[in-house]
Amino acid sequence: MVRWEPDAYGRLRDAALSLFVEQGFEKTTVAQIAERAGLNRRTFFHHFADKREVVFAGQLASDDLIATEIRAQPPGTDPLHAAVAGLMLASDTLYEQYREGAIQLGAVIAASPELQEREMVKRATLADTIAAALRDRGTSEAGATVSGWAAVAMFFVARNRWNQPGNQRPLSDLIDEAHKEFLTA
Amino acid sequence: MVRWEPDAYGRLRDAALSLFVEQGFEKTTVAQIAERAGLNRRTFFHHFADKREVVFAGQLASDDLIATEIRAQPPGTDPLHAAVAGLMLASDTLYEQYREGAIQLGAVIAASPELQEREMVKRATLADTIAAALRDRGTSEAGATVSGWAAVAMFFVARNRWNQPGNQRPLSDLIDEAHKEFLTA
DNA sequence: ACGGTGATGCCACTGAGTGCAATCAACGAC
DNA sequence: GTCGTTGATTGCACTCAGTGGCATCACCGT
Repeated sequence: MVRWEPDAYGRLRDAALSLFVEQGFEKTTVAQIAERAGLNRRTFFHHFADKREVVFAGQLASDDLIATEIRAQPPGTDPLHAAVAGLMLASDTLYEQYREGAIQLGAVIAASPELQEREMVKRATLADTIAAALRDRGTSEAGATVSGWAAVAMFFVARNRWNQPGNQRPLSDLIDEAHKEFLTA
Repeated sequence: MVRWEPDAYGRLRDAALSLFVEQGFEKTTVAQIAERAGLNRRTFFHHFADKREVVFAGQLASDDLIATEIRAQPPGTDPLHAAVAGLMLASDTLYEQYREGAIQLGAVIAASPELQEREMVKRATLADTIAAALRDRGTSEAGATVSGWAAVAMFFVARNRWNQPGNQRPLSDLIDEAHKEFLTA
């Protein structure tokens, strides 16, 4: 006999996300999340550093893949192109199948200043990760940082368009489009 | 006879900043801030939306000046150059005299994840403001957004260098340098 | 059998942020 | 000059996030 139902982490995440979709982030308390997951309030904080983190669970893994793709770009490619190419490759692998969920999550985040704040931190982390990968390819400090942020900006411009109702185009297309729009701006 | 000592806002801001420098942000409570300012805890929240906001008091005004400078750039200038030029002009006016304070504040922010989180929101606001100014000059949606973020990245790369102990160069020089580093990267 | 490990649970506590009503100087209307 | 209004401040009570410490107890290796 098992002492506990398995996958407390997953149950907490699912409970949290469904409550956030139903009631919004701010109106949901950690106590409610724990109750729906059949767990103690304290247990929530054993698995997630805070109430906001559950929304972004599992983002760090994709950052790693993006960095790997960037490092694998042919030497001599200029930094911005390398970063964009890495984002495009990773986005095909990671995002394409999640559009439904991404739209729902996007709506939850858009409705909560607190979550937008945390999202900015995640963007900064991604920008730093990209910048580190670019520096490994020999890009200067400032060049890498600025390219990292520019690439992140393109990525999120593209992700917004990808999330629009009715969009059929793959995310990587839209990243490429944002890149071209920037270069010719 | 005055009912209250004047400038509650300023007293709260000064009390807060001095306590943050002395003890760090997390170890300072709003009650302590109010006490040092000779005011009630509740009054703090009438002047600042939350404990973090006091650190960034008065940033919005500089955002406006930056946007104005960008809109005043000669038509035909490409967006990134216009944004950088606007930042350089505004930084001469706004930042040059505050280096001491900026260094202290920078240390407070660097020591607190909560404040870094809020700082990212402020950067996002600045990026949006710049992007809006660029759109007014006819730049495309994506081009303006990406240029806005790239300009903000340059600005903060430059501000970091400007904050380094021993730096003598004006902020606008360092912005220009970051810009050139990006273009030749 | 047994001691260690780690996930879970319980309790009490601090501190941020909020809603609401009360106070009372200053000020303008008349 | 009186009076009603305004607005900054106060006090209180409340919810809820997040933390620290300790107890519990299946499971696992020895």
